[in-house]
Amino acid sequence: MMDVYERMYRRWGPQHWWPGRTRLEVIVGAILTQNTAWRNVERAIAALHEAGALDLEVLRRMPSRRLAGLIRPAGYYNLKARRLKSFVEMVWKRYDGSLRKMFAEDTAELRRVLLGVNGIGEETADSILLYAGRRPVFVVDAYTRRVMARHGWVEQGADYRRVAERIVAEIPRDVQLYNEYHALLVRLGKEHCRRRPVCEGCPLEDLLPRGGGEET
DNA sequence: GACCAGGCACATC
DNA sequence: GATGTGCATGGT
Repeated sequence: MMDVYERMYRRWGPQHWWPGRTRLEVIVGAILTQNTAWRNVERAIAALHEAGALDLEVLRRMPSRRLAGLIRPAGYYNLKARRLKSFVEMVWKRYDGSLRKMFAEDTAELRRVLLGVNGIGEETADSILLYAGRRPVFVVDAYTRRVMARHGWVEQGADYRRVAERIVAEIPRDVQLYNEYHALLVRLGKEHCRRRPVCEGCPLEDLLPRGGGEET
């Protein structure tokens, strides 16, 4: 899998993912970007920033209705307002309102806790662990799954854990590498591996389907 | 207009 | 355990 990474990196270079100013901003972004274009998330985060709401205490006190209004551009705003609230409440109750305490937690235990928050699933939990917590946890998303399955590197319909394990088994356990690799896979997905693949010019073009790949 | 985007919870079988 | 559905905005 390192050859795949190197091809993408040579083509596109660093993706500078999650330029969040603070850990909280990264976490908020991870929740807001669920099934949503990042451009829209940026607008929502700008609105939160403008309102001085990128703060646990402020978020906790803010009425859901108002929070939903601020994050409106990110879509599913009522749902996501609830999810942000759920996360903040968890930090309040379990970690005394302190992200520093939360991130002092053991990685496996923190993952378990995050998954217990309504609205945080595997990808969001792992994004928080990797991009906000700088833990060596590989993030799998829809693009990653598609790329892996289409090239026959995992079986069709492989679940989250299986895809993640397949990748980390073959690359160095390194936070910066995990960060960049995930971002590059998303870039690859956007440009070449949509439902209708655009294989021309793909950096992986010459190691394409040797059978077992998805029918197109 | 259709289709898509850095998912997730919940209902139903 | 697999599959279907609601959630919503903004870009192409």
